[in-house]
Amino acid sequence: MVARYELIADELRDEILSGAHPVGSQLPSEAELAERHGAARGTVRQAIAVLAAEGLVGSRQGARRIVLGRTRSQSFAELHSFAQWARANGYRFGGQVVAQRRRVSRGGEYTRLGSEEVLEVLRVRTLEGEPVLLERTVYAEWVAAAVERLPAGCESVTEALYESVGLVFAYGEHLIDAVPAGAQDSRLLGVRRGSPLLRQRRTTTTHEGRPVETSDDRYRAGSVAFSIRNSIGANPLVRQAGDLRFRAGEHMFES
Amino acid sequence: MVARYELIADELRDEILSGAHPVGSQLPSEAELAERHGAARGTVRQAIAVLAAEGLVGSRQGARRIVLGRTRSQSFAELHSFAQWARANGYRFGGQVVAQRRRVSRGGEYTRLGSEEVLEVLRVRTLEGEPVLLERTVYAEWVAAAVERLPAGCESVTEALYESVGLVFAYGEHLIDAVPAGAQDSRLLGVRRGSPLLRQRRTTTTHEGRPVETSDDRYRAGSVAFSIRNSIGANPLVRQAGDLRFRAGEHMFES
DNA sequence: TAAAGGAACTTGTACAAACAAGCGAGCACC
DNA sequence: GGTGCTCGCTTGTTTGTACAAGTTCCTTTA
Repeated sequence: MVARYELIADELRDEILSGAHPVGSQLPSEAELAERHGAARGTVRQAIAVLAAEGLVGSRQGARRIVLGRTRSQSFAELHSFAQWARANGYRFGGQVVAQRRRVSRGGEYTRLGSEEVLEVLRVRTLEGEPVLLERTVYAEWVAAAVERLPAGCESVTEALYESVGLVFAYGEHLIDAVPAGAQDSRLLGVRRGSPLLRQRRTTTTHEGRPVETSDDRYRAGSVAFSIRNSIGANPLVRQAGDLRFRAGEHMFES
Repeated sequence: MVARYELIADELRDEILSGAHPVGSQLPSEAELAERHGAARGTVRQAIAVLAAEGLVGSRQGARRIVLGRTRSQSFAELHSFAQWARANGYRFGGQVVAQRRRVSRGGEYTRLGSEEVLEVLRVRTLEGEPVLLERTVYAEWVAAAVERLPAGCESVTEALYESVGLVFAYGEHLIDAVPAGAQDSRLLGVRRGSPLLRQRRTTTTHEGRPVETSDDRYRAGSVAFSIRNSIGANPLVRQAGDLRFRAGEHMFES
């Protein structure tokens, strides 16, 4: 059963994306939309809230809503899953586990994951045949067994874990910065030592807030960029000073 | 006049941040909160929606809401304004215009800003006395005059433009990646050539969708990181391949 | 003992109504 | 001509009600 406001949101989004409501133009008023769809004003407002969260429309009290753009920002699933993102954009991609071992948690891992024993996995991801991403992931003990059962060349860890144990990654926290490539980075990604890498450190939890994994992902410069669309009122982004949360130079596999 | 749901949201947020509702614990039900605050359930739902957008709480239909975290993601204003972010976090900061000139727009600038003539400004921002950020900003013609009137050492451009011409930066689009420092970058930021910089390219518009500026900001590695919190359903982030929108190597002031 | 069923609770969706607050255009006045 | 004002429109906030859908836990049943 799809909610009514979602249907209305879909229809409005299509109209915007198709150009029926050009960028900069005014959207019909809530009352007009409500009448057209035979719905209450509150329902229409809910539909429009969806589009506003996507950054498609903006509004000010008293004035008609305005179309802001036609490029829709995508879902959290795509942010989290390299495979889903690559597939959605039609890229050839792959992945390979380079190293995998269990060990006791150290540093801030116990605080973040809540388990004494953890599973650490080192994966290289390729895009169009080129290695572009190095993932250093640490899994909490309760998912370790499921991760170990995955094949080394598993394309999408996110999807595989959903299918095998019904695990859904629901919430995430991300820190994005730039770092010079270390010895292992340069070897596995095929770049010079010290060349720039885009680093994304994340901690993911389930719906219930149960920590699943914490990861240090490094992208080759130029291969990918993070894109953010936001507006006043709907904005999950903040700049943070230096390394408040992760210790500088704390590498997971170096030793 | 502050809306009621905002007051309730503030109170709930305080309770979470103060530890009255620890991470992982259940929030009171909507009905309970409604009764406690003497408000309708819909109003309480609005308040909770604010916290959900901030990533503080998560919810599933049928089950009680759960506290996900205690670090609140900040406002868009802070993402946009270096000064506001630095001040809110108690850092000493400064800024200095290095170069400023009018020229005709080139490359994708005309498409993004919609004006033939533009004003380009090169600013260095310091944090705790150290240069950490190099801003290469291009303003649309209609704000150029107001920007030129600002003092060279203006601390907060965002605030100054609001006070002088009532300009409010409302919406933004951001691309974040890593690049090696060029000759000018290394000279002004005091780093070695080729060392990693965190680059944020953005285009900002007003409420009405009118483009104000497009900018290429480069942060010294280790000085700042971007932090993102998100949950399924409320997520403005997407990965993008290479340089789909901005041409690689298109520097504004090199020459 | 384990599975099935159901009842109470909780969140999600939808509708209707009313007032507040801000915007924009047209009008009257100076 | 331009200034200020009013009026209608539009979005923002709040309340109340009703039902749908999912969760949790206890009870019943095989």
